[in-house]
Amino acid sequence: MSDLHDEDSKVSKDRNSNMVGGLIKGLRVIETFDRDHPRLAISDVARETDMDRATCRRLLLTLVSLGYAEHDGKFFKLTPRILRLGYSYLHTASLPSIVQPLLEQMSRETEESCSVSVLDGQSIVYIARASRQRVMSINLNVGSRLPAYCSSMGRALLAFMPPDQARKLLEKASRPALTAKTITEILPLMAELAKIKRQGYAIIDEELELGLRSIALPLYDNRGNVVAALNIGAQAARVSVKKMRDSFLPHLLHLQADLRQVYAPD
Amino acid sequence: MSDLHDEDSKVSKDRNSNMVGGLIKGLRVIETFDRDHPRLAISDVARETDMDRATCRRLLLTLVSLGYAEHDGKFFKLTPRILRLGYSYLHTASLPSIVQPLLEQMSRETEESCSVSVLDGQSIVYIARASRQRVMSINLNVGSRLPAYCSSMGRALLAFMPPDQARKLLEKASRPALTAKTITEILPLMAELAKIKRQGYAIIDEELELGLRSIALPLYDNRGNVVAALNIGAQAARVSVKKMRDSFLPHLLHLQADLRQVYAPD
DNA sequence: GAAACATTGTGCGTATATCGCACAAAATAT
DNA sequence: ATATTTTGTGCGATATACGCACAATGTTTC
Repeated sequence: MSDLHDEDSKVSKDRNSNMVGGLIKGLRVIETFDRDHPRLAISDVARETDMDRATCRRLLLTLVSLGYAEHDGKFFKLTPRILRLGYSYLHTASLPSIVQPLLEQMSRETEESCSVSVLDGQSIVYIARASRQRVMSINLNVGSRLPAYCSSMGRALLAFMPPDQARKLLEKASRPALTAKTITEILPLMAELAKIKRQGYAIIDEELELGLRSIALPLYDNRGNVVAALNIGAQAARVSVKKMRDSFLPHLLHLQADLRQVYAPD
Repeated sequence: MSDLHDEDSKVSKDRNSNMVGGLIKGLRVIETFDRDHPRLAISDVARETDMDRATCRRLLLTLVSLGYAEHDGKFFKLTPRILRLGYSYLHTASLPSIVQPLLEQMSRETEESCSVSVLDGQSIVYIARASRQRVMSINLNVGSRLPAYCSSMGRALLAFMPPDQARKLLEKASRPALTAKTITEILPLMAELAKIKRQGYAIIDEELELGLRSIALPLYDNRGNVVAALNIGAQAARVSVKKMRDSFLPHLLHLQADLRQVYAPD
């Protein structure tokens, strides 16, 4: 049930012989572990990945031997060491460590949760976050993913890319109506993106989850490229759309301007 | 310069033929990217990993083809998609999502940064964190690592395992004196662990970084196993050791007791 | 408790995919 | 312009990963 909105998973294509099959399969095994499958037996993995049991066994034993997984005789589960892999990205990307403290400051000032995310396929991925209290049913954190088409940061990122490219991404994604307010059709979405680009920010009003509003805008590097999105989320009962615009938007704009000066990727 | 304190990296051992070499090498390539090496050319990777250039090239191209890395013709860098790998752990482990909101509440009450971590080798790994403002020179976040021997959570975790096991870990780790106060010798460390076990909590007073104090204790599941450590960190100038004991410890004990009731792993 | 079923560990022959060298081409440095 | 490093690629040899099949163990069902 992981709505990750994958792109075309061309796995056995690209037979340029420049692919290492063992790595492809191993990574697939790692991703087989998710919230709904925390502990997996060999045959579970074989079923999920559609690979031979012997192959899966070898891959799993390899992970165990390297310390990325553990095995209690029956089930396999990942160990915290696997965080090294994901965290290599956060360490190599300079943006997360630059924005994290700024995010925490903004979160203190506004008393709401603030986040930064980037696009990966049709999903946004949180790369920094300063949270106040849970306003959503799910618990968001660095590494969490949300669909781009109905999240404020996703909208902001889509709005500031070439429209045909955004349209392609939207068309590829499955776009369930998560609430009654969710915009799901391509044309209204494209119109909304145009509006966002015009006004410079995106507001999501209970489209992602009932009771949740958020406002987002793009972040630029010092060369003018959009590199991420920044947002503030709050409970709809407590914060009106007007307040988001009047009170939160200035904070966002301020941080946006600050970052534009200092951030030079790579 | 990544002080990760690895254990014996038996890579080419375990020739039980139940290992998949391609996966081993691929993961090694991923971990080659770190803060000091955000962008790597093929021959850089070959040099770092001590593998053939052709092999590294195949592995890197595999990662690119799967979307985990990108290539600008010269350099390779990881993409946010790689976060999927690491964060599969956070999603599969139930503890992080349970403690995160509790942590944020405790952080609001104490107005200090609160964290939960687990042991991985001779390092602790942050699996949940609610931060207030930067008190340390480095920016800590979920996935960050610190040496166990001189961090409060590391001490707490070591203290509540069998002493000979803790001793082995300590002996294996390199234990630089990060400040003048750092305890580095085995015997004093073991004595400190015994004291921590007796009193139920660990206090680190500027052993990890000048100006930083922290207090930690172990977290149990409902079967009585130590599953993680919980801490509060603060600036030494602002918070005395006495205040940590008198004012912070009750909060920690309270959360420890709460969690003991509810947490049943797997 | 026995029988039916599912899962695991392992051995093995085969085919293929991975390896690492070596050479040519390109890029970078001197 | 020359020297040096880096990259792309072909290729042949080897070993490696594969997937079947069988035995052993574990789990459900009646």
